[in-house]
Order: sequence, then C-alpha cells, then structure tokens
Amino acid sequence: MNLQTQRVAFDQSKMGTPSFLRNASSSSDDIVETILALGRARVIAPNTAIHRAGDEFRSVFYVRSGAMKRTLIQEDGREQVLGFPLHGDLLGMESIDAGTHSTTVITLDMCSVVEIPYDAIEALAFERPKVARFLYQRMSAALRDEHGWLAALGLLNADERVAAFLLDLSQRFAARGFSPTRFLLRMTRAEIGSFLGLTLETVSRVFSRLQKLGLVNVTRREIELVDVAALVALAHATSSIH
Amino acid sequence: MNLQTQRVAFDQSKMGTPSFLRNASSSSDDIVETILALGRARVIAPNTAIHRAGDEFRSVFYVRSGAMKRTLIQEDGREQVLGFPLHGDLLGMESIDAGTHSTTVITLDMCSVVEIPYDAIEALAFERPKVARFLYQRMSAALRDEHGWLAALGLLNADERVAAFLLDLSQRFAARGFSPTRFLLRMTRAEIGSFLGLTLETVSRVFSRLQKLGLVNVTRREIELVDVAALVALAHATSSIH
DNA sequence: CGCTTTCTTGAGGAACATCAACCTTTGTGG
DNA sequence: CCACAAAGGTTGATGTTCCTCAAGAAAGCG
Repeated sequence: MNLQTQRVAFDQSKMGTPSFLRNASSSSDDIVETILALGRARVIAPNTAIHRAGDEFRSVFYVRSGAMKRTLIQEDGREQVLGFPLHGDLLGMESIDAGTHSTTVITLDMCSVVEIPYDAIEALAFERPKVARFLYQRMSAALRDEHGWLAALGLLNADERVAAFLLDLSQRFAARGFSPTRFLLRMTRAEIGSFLGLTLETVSRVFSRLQKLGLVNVTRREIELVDVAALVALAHATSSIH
Repeated sequence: MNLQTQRVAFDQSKMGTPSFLRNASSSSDDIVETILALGRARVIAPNTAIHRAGDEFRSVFYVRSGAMKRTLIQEDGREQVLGFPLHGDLLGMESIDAGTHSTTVITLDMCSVVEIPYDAIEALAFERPKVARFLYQRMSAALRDEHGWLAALGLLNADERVAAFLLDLSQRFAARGFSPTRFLLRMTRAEIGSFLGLTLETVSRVFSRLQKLGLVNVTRREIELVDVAALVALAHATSSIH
C-alpha cells in the first residue's frame, strides 16, 4: 500500500450513519436535536480554547465535529490532560455547580461546537423528563469513564496503558462510524503521555515496541491497529506490577 | 500526651452541627431529607458490600454515617480503589444508565446507609426542579473530584500523592464537623496505595518520611497533621517529574 | 528555505516495586 | 488466661521500570 492510498484511507470519511446516533437508547438523537435547538453551531479553529478554567460557567458545549483535549492547568503552567472529547460529547458538565469552569478544553483540529446556555437546558430538563434523563445518563457515563482511567493508571504499566488508550480511541471511532483499526491521532505524544501519566519519550518508545511486536503500524499521527486481540490481551493483562 | 487522651481525641466526636448540612447551598439539607424519605436507613457491618459490580442497578445509596471504599474489581481478582466515600455522599450515580452497578462499594466500619430506589428519586426529580438540580450538582462535583485525582496521579510523585490524600481527607472531615488535623484512617495501607497508584510499602515509607520531617504524626491508623501548610506546599509542589 | 515543533532513539540515573524478614495488634479456641 | 494464628504495618536489600538529559531526523509553517 503506497502513501497515496494511505492518505485517502486516513481521511476517515464516514461509513454510513454514525452508530452513536442510530443505536442510541430511547431515541436520544431526538433529544440531542431538541437540545441543540437551544444554541447555534460555531466553527472553531484548531488549537483554540472552547472554555478555560476560571471562565464563568454559563453554558455547556455539544461537540458537532472535531477532536479536542480537556485539561487541568496548574498555577505553575503544567498541564494535565484529562481526556480527549470527540464529536457527540458534551463539555462542561463537571462545572455545573462550580460557578466557573474547572477545566480548559482546547480544540485539536477544526471543530464545530454548539454552545448551549445552561439555564436553557436546565429549564428544558425540568419540562421534559427525557432531557433530564439524557443529562443523568451522560454524566453517569462520564463518571464511569473516569473510573476506568483511574483504574488504568493504578493497575497498568506503560505498554498496557498505551494499548488501552488505542483501544479506547478505536471503540469511540467505531461508535461514530469511523474505522476502528485505522485512524489519525489528533494529539501529540506529549498530550498522550500527559493523559496516561507517562512522558512523551515513553509513549514514543511504546509505539515503536508495539510496532516491532506486530500489534500496530504507526507513522507519526497515522495509526493502524494490526492485532486488536493482542492489544486487548495487553490492556487487560495481569500486569506484573501490584 | 498519653495514650488515654489520644484515644479520646481520636473519638472524632462532632464539633457542633456538621457544616456540610449548615452551609450547603440553597438549603440542600431539605432536599436531602426529602430524598431520604424515599428509603429507610439500614445499619451495615464493617467489611460488607453495599453493592457489587454486576448487581442490577435499582437504587442509589445515601451514606448516613461511616466510611467505605469504592472499588473496581478485575476478572483476575485485582482490586483498584477508586475512592473513599464518607457520610453525606451518594453512591451509585456512575451506574444510572448502565443497567448494572459498575463498581463495588465495601464498608470500612459500621455504616448507616439509606437505599433509595432510583425510579423514586428520578420521579421526584421530574416533579421538583430542586431535586433534579441536587442530582446535577452531586454528579458534577463527583466528576470534578475524579478530574482532580486523575491530575494527581499524572503530576505528583509518591510523597506528594500521600500529602494530597491526607489533605483531602482533612478537608472532608472538616466539612463534616470533625477535626481536620486529627483523625483515624479507616483504610489499610494497601487500600491507600491502590487508590494512589502505589504499593503499600511505599505508602508506609512515605508516612515514616513525613513523620521524620515533622509534617505528621502517624501511629498505625491514628494520624495527626502537624504542619498543614507544609503538606499543602508538598501536594501542590512543582514536582520534579514531568 | 530557515525556523519551529514533533518525534525517535540512546545512555544513564532515580523513583518506586519487589522480595523478604520481623514486629505489633487483634481475634480465636482450648 | 494463654497459645496460636491471621492480618496489618514497618523496614531493609535489591531490581526494574520509567524518567531525565541529549542529540539528531523528519515534518510542518511562515
């Protein structure tokens, strides 16, 4: 396979209707549409803040398309990446009762985002049980996600963390109708490392190691998962540590 | 100070009305009472599961008193501690849309817990905006908490993590009307280590180190924070790592 | 086309895990 | 009441993983 076809393959054009809209429980796409009617889509350039820690909390944001990083920025400027929201995700829910946003979300590529005034979405939730339930479900799922990553940081070594990271991206792309085995990493090694509690050098070395083992093919941001079963085994490994 | 007075001091008798009830925003104690009316208190022995991963999700649980650990248990039996709920906390919110509980919560001492059918609390939330808002706030705060610990695991070394852990407990005890500087650790070194991504030996060594530095006094489960300012400096330290 | 950013790879060192021994406390049954 | 076992905790010696520092290559960008 030459570079040209790779380029095309990595275009990530949709493979039919995104399953996260098709299969969503209790027709949550209707609810999403209802909620989105409360705001207006905005296109945002790469490397731009959607909201910053300290900003007054007035809205949540629905990601229509694109990829971003959610971060916590310390006083001294160090940044901790907390996750990589993709399209279909809802941003800002961790700050509902805080008055100000507690995290900073930065776009990694060109994004389309709908800003939804929180007052409006709350008022709608008071009227429509389905909207309220939608919010509960989203926040509940977000909590489960965080639990999963806390466990990963506690139980897994470097190789296993990277495997888990790749599989998580793979599943999320699949749920959105993209290829689960070939995709672009929109984030740098440093950002992956921050998220996984590793240094960028370690991430780079793990990628090389996984490639030598025939589990993946990595060329800069382009990645192909070659042996998903082996990656799963790695990520769920009874690690030597602990 | 002899052992006898220590024993008394560590009794953790309340210092007036718990501030988490007094100062709660928008009189959330009313709301708590309303919600608690949906269930009945139950006393649970130490080392007992309140709910287990895989259990059908039917209820959330309000902790009336006691301490517990929230864990994720892997197929191979390894346990990852995700947190230590105390009285006033609400359990099970991460499983609302999952059908089954995703975590296992085990009591660390004698606990009093109110089981609240989720259907009932949801129905009440549909009727009363304040209840719905209470749930949003609790889940939002829980998400922020998890973010904080994710950042701690990513940015802090062993000493700093333990300092952050002690300060977190201190603040939570203070918010509940207990002494912020003298309290009992209801969990083992192994459980602390699991939570912080360290081994029990490392936790033990860090306690010894902090004691030598005059920041704390530790005797088995009894702990006194001697130099809170220094602990804060440690926990917020510009760690050498990363 | 120079400049910056990102990535890769190597060499060496530090932090923490592992393995092991021992101590203390608590609980149990004779 | 004591003997014993089990669980939890401390400390030391050693090992391994991953971090740090460094250099160079490749890609992106004005």
